[in-house]
Amino acid sequence: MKNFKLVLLFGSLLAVLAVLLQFFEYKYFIGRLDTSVYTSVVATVFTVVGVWVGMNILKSEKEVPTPAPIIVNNIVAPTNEINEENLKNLNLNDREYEILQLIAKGYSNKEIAQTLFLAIPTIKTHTSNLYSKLEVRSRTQAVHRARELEVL
Amino acid sequence: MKNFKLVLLFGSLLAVLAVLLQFFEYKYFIGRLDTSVYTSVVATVFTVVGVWVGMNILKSEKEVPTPAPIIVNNIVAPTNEINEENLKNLNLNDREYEILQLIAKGYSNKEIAQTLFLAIPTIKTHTSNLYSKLEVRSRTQAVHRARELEVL
DNA sequence: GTGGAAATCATACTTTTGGATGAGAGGGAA
DNA sequence: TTCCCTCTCATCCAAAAGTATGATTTCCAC
Repeated sequence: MKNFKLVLLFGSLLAVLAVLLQFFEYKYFIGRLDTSVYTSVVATVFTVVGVWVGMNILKSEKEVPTPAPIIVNNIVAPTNEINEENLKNLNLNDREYEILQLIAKGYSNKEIAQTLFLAIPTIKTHTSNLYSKLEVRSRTQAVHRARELEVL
Repeated sequence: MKNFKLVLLFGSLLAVLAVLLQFFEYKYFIGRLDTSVYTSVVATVFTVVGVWVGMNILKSEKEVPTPAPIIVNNIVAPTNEINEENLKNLNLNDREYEILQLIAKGYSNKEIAQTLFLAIPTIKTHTSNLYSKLEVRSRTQAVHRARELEVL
């Protein structure tokens, strides 16, 4: 249940907002604020929240789209196509593969942790396991090996 | 999209709760229903809009660095070609480029030093300068950047 | 020959990685 | 329910990487 926290986070946030909503409404009826101002505030706040939620939804589960191989005149272009068989044989779990991709993009452990909403020790555990499976001892080696195996 | 449903479910639940809350309040403040419902609708709509916007922001962000495949005579050229112009603009000297290649192969500083018959501090100096020119701060970032620029 | 640029190496320091090990929480199967 | 597996997080330690600064050598141009 890796998303449990995420969902909980969203939920808490929404709950807080609901309370805020009530509060603002209260102020509205006491202080007689301008309706348009009130509406604007609500709309803005919820838009911002929505943007944040939307980005996090996508970020948390963007599975890597396997690019379709480009074939022209029966010639398959080497478009960094993923070798599914090698990838399968590596037996990487979702987290490991996810982290591998971030490593390949030059992310530090700290950045990976922030991106995936995980603690740094967790990242280290995953990277260690990843290195075992790839039979390497460092992130640059991991990237190199992954490219050799055409899984990136 | 397995989490999407979850989040959606949770969101819906909260929305329902919010509505119930509004209704409950209505019992005690007749005439307030109009604004309450209105507010809920506004909040919901703008949250949805926000989510949509957020997801689209990320989606558009993702499709940046896809280099256009080179097509000559209807044959897609292998994209592993080195972009000589970029390489030239980087202004790397021989050592730096040499070291960049070794880094990309997963070599440690020690291994690079042994390979090139240099001292480790020398390697560090070169890598530092290399990072400056590539505008990065680590070897994995350097490799990533170099691939972006097609100089590897 | 002198100035200056480039390459080499050093020293000292901080940050990041990697390795080893254990523990706790949650989900799924018997 | 209980057991097991996966994912998560923690701590401690060692190694590697990165930063900053300066010294030296070489070599080329003036």
